[in-house]
Amino acid sequence: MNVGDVRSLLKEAGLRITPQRLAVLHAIFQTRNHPTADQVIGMIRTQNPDIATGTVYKTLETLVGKGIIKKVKTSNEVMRYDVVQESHHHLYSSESERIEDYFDEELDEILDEYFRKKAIPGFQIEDVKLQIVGKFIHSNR
Amino acid sequence: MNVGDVRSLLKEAGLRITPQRLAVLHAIFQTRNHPTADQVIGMIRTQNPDIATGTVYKTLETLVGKGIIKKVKTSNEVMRYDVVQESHHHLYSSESERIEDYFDEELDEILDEYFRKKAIPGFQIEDVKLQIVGKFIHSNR
DNA sequence: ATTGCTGCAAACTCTTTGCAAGTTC
DNA sequence: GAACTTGCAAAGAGTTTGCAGCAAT
Repeated sequence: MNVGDVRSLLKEAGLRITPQRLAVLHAIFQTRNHPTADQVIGMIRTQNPDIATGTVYKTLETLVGKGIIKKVKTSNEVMRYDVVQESHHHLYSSESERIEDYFDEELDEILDEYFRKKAIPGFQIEDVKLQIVGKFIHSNR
Repeated sequence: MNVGDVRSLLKEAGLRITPQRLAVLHAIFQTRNHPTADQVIGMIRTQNPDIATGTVYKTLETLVGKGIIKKVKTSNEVMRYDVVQESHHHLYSSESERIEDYFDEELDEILDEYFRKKAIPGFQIEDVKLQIVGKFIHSNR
């Protein structure tokens, strides 16, 4: 993600382009590591030592509100942020053969973060998919 | 879970039996609602108004340390606590037909909590299982 | 009697907020 | 110049900690 793309992201979201917002976006796109707010602040301050923590929190919240980034957090942790990404799971009917795709980026982030931290001994994860079993409530007749 | 069981739990964990610990355990076993520390404190105070918040936090931490309860937390939320419970998922080899069971209570709690908060429109969840695809690292020869 | 546990209050971490001053459009 | 954004510092929520006194073994 280059500078132009980042500017477009802001423009398309109807947000003003400020050095602080560019810095926050760059920091998040630069890492594939689900940074915490503190890590984002740390990264930005290597270039721009005067950014205020409150500004970063406000910016992150603004970006989450526009759907540009997502919040993720698991047990015992502080908030983490990352760009949205695709993937899908499956809904299985317990009453019929019906199967539907299920997209849920927030869930994907949680799973990704979870397994990033907690490896399975003797196993190297390549992909995680959910089978969600239950009833389709309407139009199942 | 009755009083005797709760006392045994503490005894087996090598913990002293105190009214505060009994109260915390009863509160958690009483609810199937993944209570927050604050909710636990509230429940206990209906019977025992003088328990200190610090004591409840310490007790919860002690019980987590002994594996009697688990911490769960998702995006944007405070800690929640619940008793441990069983369930299992599957590890699929991407190289062979090997399949193994995978038990992970912490993960189950996260999923449970997640779908408790975020319903899937038009779908009533009965069960959630993970298919984790990857490579078994050793003894696959 | 010894060791562990509780109550209390202070401290800590992470995050949010209010508002004047500064920036972007 | 109008509207939005930042910096700052204070406050807020949730949680942890230190320690003297108390309770369980």
